[in-house]
Amino acid sequence: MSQVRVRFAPSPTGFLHIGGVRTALFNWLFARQQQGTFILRIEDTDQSRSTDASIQAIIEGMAWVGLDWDEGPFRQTERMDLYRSHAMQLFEAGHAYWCVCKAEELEARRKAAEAKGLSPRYDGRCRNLQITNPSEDAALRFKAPQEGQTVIDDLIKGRVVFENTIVDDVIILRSNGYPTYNFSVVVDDALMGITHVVRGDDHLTNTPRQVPIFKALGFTVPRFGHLPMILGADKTRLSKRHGATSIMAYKDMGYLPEAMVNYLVRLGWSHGDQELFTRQELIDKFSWDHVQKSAAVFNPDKLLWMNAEYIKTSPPSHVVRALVPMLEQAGLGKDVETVSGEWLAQLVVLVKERAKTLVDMVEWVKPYFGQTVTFDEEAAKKFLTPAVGPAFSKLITRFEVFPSFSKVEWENSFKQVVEEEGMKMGQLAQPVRVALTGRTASPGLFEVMDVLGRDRSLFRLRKGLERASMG
RNA sequence: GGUCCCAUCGUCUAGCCUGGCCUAGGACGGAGCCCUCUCAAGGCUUAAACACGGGUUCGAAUCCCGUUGGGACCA
Repeated sequence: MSQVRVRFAPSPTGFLHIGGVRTALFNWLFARQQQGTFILRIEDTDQSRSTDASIQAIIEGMAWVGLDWDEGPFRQTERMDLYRSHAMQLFEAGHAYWCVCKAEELEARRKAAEAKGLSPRYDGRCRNLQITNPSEDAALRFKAPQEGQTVIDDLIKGRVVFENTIVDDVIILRSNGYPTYNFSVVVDDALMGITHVVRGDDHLTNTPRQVPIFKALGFTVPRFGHLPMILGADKTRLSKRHGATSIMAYKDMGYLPEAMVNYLVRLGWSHGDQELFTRQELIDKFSWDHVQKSAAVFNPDKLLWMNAEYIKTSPPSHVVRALVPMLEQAGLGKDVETVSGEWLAQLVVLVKERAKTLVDMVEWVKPYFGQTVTFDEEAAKKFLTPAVGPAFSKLITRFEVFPSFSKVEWENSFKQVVEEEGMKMGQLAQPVRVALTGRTASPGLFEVMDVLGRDRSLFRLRKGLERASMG
């Protein structure tokens, strides 16, 4: 009967970062599993720091990792009337009062309290003044209950109890008429019918301030779930200092969104010993009681490993789709146009277990475009020497007999030449490798020739021989 | 300062609720070996942790209390 409704509510003050994506992910997973509704809400109340570019970045990031929302994006700045009317509703019902204390006074009193070792809370000075028509710069405060407890049965942390005496009367409407964070979230979550508020655990201690507001407004209080933070290697909150924290930076670094999603979900959630999950498995198996309570350190090495796993196991055509834009960026756009999708897929298969990222893959794949290949000078100098000339020309003669490439036949011929010349495999393989790819490291020679094709392989071998005879 | 949260290998974690199967399992990373035409990939082996102190119990990583350490919020 009670349909699950969850939301992701980022503030648009920069790019969409990894921690945000993970929060969104847990919400999305839960919504999809419960066949509920996932809502995107932009918390742009802080206008000085919010930008449209950031909103675009959020949308772009969500799209990249494949998190689609069912409602929204809503913007708080479009909902100001709602906050004001609900604030006034509280005032009229006696749940809120005008406070005329000046910011400087509050600051001074806070400092004084701190000096005396007391907690720096609002002293309730205006609480019973019954101000009805306030001056211009009055703020509206919520009259928080001063007795009893607020108990939160958190989805992740379990039962958390707060004494109401510790929460002071928070401002809900600033003197400039803008709602405060603690108030606007409540109004939005209530009005949007959010059933489960799942957010970072930096909001845990805000919850006892928010729960009484739900109640005073006459709304049912949602369930809460507070996700632990993501830390950098030095165990401090993840920030620019730790390298890339923008989700889109990982796209640029050649990560597959599926790998990113898998890694991020596993960071804090587990299902026994399983590491790799399809998206459907994630949806089916996700559960709050296997979400870790403690903060987790972001481990780029493991993410890299996971990305390599996805590169190896994803359908080649899928990898091609992600790879092509990167090839274009690398200036290979023209070359990509002249080849078929099938051939690109073959190319991906050729290098997929060597590339940990798509950026790696671009490098691995470069030698296979174009008729000729650029030699790595050091490699050519070392392996394309006059000494290999005889074996080289013999090999070419043998290959030329074949009308097309055949792995078995070519490999047999190759071994024959090696034997006849009294060489070791490696003595011929490395020069051939350099001739074909320009480098000393490559996939297996005959896989390389397969991708290159008969004619291009022969062409490059002749070029290699030329170079070898030059010495 | 007050309130709240957290605590298993370097890291992510399983186990904890419902004590014994835990001489603590898996994964990343590390080390070693194997495979091998190079580089990878793969296979095998290996080092590495229950923060500390009390209690409860025949028995505690698991339950209780405390300490310490980290973190969040009040800003």
